[in-house]
Amino acid sequence: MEESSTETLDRIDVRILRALQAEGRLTNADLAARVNVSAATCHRRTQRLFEEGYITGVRAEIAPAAVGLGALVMVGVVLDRSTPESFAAFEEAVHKLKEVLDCNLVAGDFDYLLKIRVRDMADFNKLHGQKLIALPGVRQTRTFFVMKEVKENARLPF
Amino acid sequence: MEESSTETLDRIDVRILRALQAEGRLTNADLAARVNVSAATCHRRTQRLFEEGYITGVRAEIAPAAVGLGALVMVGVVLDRSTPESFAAFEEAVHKLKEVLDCNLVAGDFDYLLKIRVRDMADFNKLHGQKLIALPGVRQTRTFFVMKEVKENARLPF
DNA sequence: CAAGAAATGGAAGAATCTTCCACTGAAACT
DNA sequence: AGTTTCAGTGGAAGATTCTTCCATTTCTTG
Repeated sequence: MEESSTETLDRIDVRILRALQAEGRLTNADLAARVNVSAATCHRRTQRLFEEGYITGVRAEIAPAAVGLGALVMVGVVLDRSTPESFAAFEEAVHKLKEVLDCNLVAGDFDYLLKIRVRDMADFNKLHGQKLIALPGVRQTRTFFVMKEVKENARLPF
Repeated sequence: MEESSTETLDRIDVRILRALQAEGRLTNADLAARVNVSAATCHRRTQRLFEEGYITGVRAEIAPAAVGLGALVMVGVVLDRSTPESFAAFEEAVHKLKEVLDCNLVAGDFDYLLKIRVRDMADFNKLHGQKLIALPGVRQTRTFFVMKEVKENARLPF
């Protein structure tokens, strides 16, 4: 009574997930060898993991600085009112802001916590002044400039 | 005087990066077609992007809930002292905590902001009581439970 | 304008994918 | 127990893709 939602994943599925989380471009043949299954079985298993949504996608990670996105900023946001409509409007607007990489509704001193990538501080100031504080229902924001990325997007611990 | 660090990436490189960021398992043949280049050229370009560090890796994204990690928590941390040694010790310890997915040194009310994934609140309480407040130099923590993931790990806007 | 350097696309053998099929082993039922 | 069903497995093989070589084109530089 503790495997909660891992029930339909056996040992082999978990190995496949771990391997692909670390190396998404692994060849099916290589993956099969690591997981100790025939290529055919591995192919079927992997396909199922994709189709049933255990793997939501495979993405290349781009070095942010290489594409002119050297600055990372976290922003706490407090809304004016706490009505369902306020939240919905805010979230919809946030979805359209491509600089916002993460957005989470939280319990605590803020309503939302945002993770934002821009070129530099000047760029952030512009974004803040022209877009962030203009988002629907925003009462107040608190900015946390990231001075050092200690750990970034680590692998899931399963 | 504004392309900063994108100088060595031409239009084609950028298209490759965009395509692979969205679909990391794209076949070289498909990628070549999308980018409008021969397979050979596409292969060479892509290889260079990996070798020179523009692409830092390709990873499958696993649905957290599917592997028993349904709870997301953000934690602000304040350290006792602000000496280089304190920071180094804290960062080293954080690297060993697999539940910590992100860790950033920030300017503002906190010293660090952590992003943590666990099974549920009970699990977090255990982690908090046994590991987080025991990290070297921690004076205070502030917890933000995530009630809704509005946007998660969006693609880089370049 | 010529010479060298850098990048390109075609071609082809090697490797991989993807599907089909016969087989195994574990339920489920009589 | 006997046997029927069925989900899951690995081998095999045609289709596809990778990866490298090389001749050609394009861009630089003097």
